[in-house]
Amino acid sequence: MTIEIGYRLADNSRQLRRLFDERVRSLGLTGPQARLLLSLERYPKENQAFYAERLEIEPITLTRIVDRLEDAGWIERKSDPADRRARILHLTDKSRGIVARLTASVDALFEEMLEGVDPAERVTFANLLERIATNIIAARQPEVAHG
Amino acid sequence: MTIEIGYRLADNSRQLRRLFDERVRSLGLTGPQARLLLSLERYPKENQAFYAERLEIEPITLTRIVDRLEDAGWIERKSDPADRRARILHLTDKSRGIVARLTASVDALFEEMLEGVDPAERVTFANLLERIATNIIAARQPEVAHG
DNA sequence: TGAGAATAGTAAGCACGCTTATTATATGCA
DNA sequence: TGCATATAATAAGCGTGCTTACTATTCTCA
Repeated sequence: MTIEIGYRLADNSRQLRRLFDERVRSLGLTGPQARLLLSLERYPKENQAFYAERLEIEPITLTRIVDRLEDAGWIERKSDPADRRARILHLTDKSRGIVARLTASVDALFEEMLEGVDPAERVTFANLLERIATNIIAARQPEVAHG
Repeated sequence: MTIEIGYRLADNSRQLRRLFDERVRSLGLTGPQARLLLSLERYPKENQAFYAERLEIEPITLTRIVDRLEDAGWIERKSDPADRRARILHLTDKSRGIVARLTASVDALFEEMLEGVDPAERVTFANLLERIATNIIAARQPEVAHG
């Protein structure tokens, strides 16, 4: 039983990610690109390190997503007057239109995912996911101080 | 609420995958390589198309995982006497020892993940995951016949 | 039987994730 | 103040995922 739950959980999220990727593809974006644009809408004008942290990817991974989005005119890097190492990310006129469509797409997707799951069940499910997340994070902690 | 569940689900599975990848790395394997070895243990001596289907990856993606595993001596390709297009995959002496360790690792990992979740809750959770999987698969179906 | 469709495997080329390493700048503490 | 440490961004290089396209072989059915 335990094993099946593990596989099923891993499987659900892979399928969910694929579904998201497929849908944003019609807008000319990859999944990670769309996730960055959504993050940029919600938390505007932060530096790259901030978004890497938000998206839980390494800074170098973010750098290259930003490269492509900037090349395609979706976002702009501007230097931070307060820190000459940093680059602040901005949405462009081109991207401002698409973010609403992305948001709607995500909402619809998650609603389809939970179709037929009533509110009480959703609460139960959210609760279980939360506890499992805590367990996973605990399991990932490397050996902590022991002397 | 719906949105948070969606993000949480996506997040849990990403973290779970990372945890698995980290653990098998100490055995000298990547996550996908370990998954293929486990699949090869459970369903031995099938052709590459079979394993691509099992792992839900494209045949070309499997080809390259197989390339590396074969180079490293973990598996062998042998031609199928019944179909000259096909290649049957075999574990080698080198890999036979590791599969038990992988299996134990996966078991432990899933058990840690579900720590503190009692049997009744596990049933509930498995059930919800199942229904959500069905919804996701339905949402991914491309336009079906309509004439 | 023989032509077209399907299947098995692979190549090329791209995006994204990682680890490891480098440069530039900022911070902190003796 | 100045030296060590930390932080921001990027580069190089690899593995895994994809799409598209190709060859070889097998299957199907007219």
